Amino acid sequence: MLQLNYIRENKDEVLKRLAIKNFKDAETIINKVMELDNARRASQKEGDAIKAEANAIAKQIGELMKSGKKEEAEIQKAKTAELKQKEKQLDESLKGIEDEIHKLLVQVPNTPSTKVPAGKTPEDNEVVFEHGAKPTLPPGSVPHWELTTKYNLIDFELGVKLTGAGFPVYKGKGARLQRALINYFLDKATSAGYMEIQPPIMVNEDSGYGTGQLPDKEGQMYHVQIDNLYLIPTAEVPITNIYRDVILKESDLPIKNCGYTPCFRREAGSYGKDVRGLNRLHQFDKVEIVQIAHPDKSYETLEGMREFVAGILKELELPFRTLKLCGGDMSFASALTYDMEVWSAAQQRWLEVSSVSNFETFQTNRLKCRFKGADGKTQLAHSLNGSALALPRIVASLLENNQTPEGIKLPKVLVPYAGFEIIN
RNA sequence: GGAGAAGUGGCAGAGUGGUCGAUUGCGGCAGUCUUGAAAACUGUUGAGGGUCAUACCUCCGGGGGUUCGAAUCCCUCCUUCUCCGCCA
Repeated sequence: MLQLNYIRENKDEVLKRLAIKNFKDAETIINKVMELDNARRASQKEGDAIKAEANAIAKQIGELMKSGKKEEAEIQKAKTAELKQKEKQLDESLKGIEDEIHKLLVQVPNTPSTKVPAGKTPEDNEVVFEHGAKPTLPPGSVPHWELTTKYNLIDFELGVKLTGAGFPVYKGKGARLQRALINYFLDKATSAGYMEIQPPIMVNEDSGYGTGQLPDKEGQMYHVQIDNLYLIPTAEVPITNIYRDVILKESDLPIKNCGYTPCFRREAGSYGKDVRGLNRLHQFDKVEIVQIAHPDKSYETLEGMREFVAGILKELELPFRTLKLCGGDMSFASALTYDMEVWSAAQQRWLEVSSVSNFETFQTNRLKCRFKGADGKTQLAHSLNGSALALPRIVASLLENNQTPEGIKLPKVLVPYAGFEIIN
């Protein structure tokens, strides 16, 4: 959520930036917000004045009662009836205005950073880095959903029986590979200074709200209605919410956390080849990295996170590229996002395996995650996160890219974790 | 799940209807002293709104109510603790 004061003071700049995100109703909404904000402040002033008067009278009554002047106290009491009524009215109208502002404000996406390229569709994303050669597969090579069956690694049909589509069952070396990847990713992150967190995988409404899944994206999460809890779509939600309503010390920054969790996504409305095999699932595993950074350092931090993820992909010997997302393809909350895509050799397409973003103060404003600076003032910190990494598409490309007539060869770095070199 | 008790500032802990945004201690910060540190002493130290700046307003687990006035009384929800039950 954008900061009201920031919008008020930088309205033109905000509108200009929102245009890069192709946010259509920006001007209408922002103007309305500013109008309401003026009303809010006027209403607040008026209400405060009445409350001040009522407080003063109450104080007088107290003094009169103490000195035994009951009759005078009664006279004063009579005066408060009208004030009380007005006070109630103004409180209600103020609350109404604030709710309305809030309702509008949550519809406004984050302003993109100045580094974000203009553009509307994924084709307008900027390739900033590319690494590794696309392998030429031996004849007879097949996509991962055939390999998983051939080597009995993942049973999609069994998942349907147990739960439904998009809930695969990993078996044997397939299961072991999951465990290997999770441990490998966590080891990489912890040795890069991220503290490992094992959070709950269900969160309450406040947390869903804090990271922006609620109120608008409610339908994308599984909701346990009897207890009003949500299954997390990513570890970002519980981990970032650790810092909700927290005032940090400047010396605490940057905070670096990582965590492995299963992730649950309803993904209503997707179809076709995009969802085949491991390409898109309702439940999948992911290691997430989260940082809370000083506003002056957050873009440095973002680059560091991008490098970190790239380092993992290099070790996994997967061809990948890094995209800087254009305004139109960025997520609602992000100020700058890099997507990392690995080459899926059998599908002949790029698969997104990581998304690394700086949210600046967009999340922390909602979260009220602040720090006390050297000047003693509290200000909002910046929040960032990235996948490091999501497993399914990594598995898909590992299987596809490394298939040989003898079997699927694991990259060296995974062998100690998996306990085997080849799947055959 | 049943019965009881409790939730106050970073922490501990007073406050049970009036000038309390809150005594005090610890911690933090600044200063004095010291070559430096520690100790001791002095001062300072919650958040949000509002204002050019003051003033002023709101917040004592969340929400609602009673009252001229609520940290204090009532209702409700949440959380924690104790006992019982169940249990990986």
